Amino acid sequence: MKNDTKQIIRRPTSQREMVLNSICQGNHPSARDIFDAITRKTRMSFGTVYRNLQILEEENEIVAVQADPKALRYDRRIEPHYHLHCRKCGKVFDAPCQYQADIDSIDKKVSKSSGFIVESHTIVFEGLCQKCAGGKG
Amino acid sequence: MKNDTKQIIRRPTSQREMVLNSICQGNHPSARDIFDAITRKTRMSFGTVYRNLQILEEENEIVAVQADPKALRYDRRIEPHYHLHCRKCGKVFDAPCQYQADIDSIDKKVSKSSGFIVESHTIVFEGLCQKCAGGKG
DNA sequence: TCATCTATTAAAATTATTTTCAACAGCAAT
DNA sequence: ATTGCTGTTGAAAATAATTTTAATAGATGA
Repeated sequence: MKNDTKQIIRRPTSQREMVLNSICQGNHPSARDIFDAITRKTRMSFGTVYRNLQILEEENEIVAVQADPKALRYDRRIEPHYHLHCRKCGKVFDAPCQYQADIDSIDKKVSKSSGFIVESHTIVFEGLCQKCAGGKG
Repeated sequence: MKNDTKQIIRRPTSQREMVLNSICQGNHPSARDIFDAITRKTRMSFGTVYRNLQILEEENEIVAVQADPKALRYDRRIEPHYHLHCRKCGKVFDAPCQYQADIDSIDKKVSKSSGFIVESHTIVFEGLCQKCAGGKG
């Protein structure tokens, strides 16, 4: 078959930059969080937010994090790391990663014993963040 | 404050049983999968499917699995175990669990170094299932 | 049977996300 | 500055998952 891969040349836009900045500033924001933060300052449509999130993900500038059942969250840290999700306030945090090595080897073990080709994995720790644990939990 | 916890006495219903059966038979089905499977045989409304999924979860008969960004999946296996998500066909599989012990200890480590109270964790391995890897990936 | 609950249904309402499309903006070559 | 090309935006519509609501059906017990 023919190579109909039409190379799209992407233009940098101020909107995309705003989305990226918003992710840097926020704490694992959802698309709506990003939209809200930006439209507090200026005008932008939802479609633009989502479209630029996809583009930034494709370009490996950000990653989508599935740690909140309500909505995808976005993270500027693209190197592998894990997340903490507070069941009370719903916030998402980065997990410390000293133990990364403990887990990395597992991909291979799983591949071997399952026949599934493991390319990556995600871990979400559920519980209570420091603030929420402060009360009576 | 007053204890206004009104104990609701739940009645077993044929609809709930059908939902549970459907989960047993399916492969980590979504609410829609369950709805489709059931309504192929008989009549049931979406609300009933979702409501009974919540109830079954409360009663620890099933767990919701967040392994597919599109929709929650449901699993009859309630003991801790991990999942494989195929990025091509989207199916979700149980991971073999011989290495469970490797990981369990991590909850404590994370708690200690993050101040977050870890109650549980989920792991999703991303990649290609055996069938999808068969082709050219 | 009557009164009281709980469950179901169908439909509407919400919420998240994606897609559509006409108008517009950036840029290279006139 | 103007033209033509092409990617981007904004607004709105379209999808999709999930929740809620009002009316009704079923079960249970006095």
